[in-house]
Amino acid sequence: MGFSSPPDPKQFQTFVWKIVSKISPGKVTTYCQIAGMIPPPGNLNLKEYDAFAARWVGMAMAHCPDDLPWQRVINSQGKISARPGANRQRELLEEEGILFDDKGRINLEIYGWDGPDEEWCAEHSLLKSRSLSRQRKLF
DNA sequence: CGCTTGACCGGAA
DNA sequence: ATTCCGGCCAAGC
Repeated sequence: MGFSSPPDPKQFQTFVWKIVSKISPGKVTTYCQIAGMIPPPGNLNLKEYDAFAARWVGMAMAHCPDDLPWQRVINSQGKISARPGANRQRELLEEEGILFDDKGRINLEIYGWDGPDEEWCAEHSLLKSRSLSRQRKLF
């Protein structure tokens, strides 16, 4: 049961980067949360989309321009994902005043980003927020 | 072309 | 609490 027609990677990447550019200083968001703001392509149902969208966000972040606050994207466990430059990512977040617990986790209740305002979302054809059907319950 | 690897997630064990 | 595993995509080599 694959995807009869995967989303246009370029368009998806553009959505991801646009959202990342709006993340507030001192806050973080997750791959999941970003995926939930992007409307699933019409040929995919929600379940199909949710199963892979977070990974697509990760792939888009691999090519993220340096002038965006890429360090503010972490995984759904509240941790920095294994990736080249992970140490630098933690440094940047600590410089923004974000605290990590002894297991390297960020408390999303405190530092989680609320997303862009609704007006901006509407202008850019994005959803304010949607919990993925596979979203993990945190804390 | 065919393989291999991967900035993920959630459920099962 | 932790580790393991299926998902079966997309990019890179």
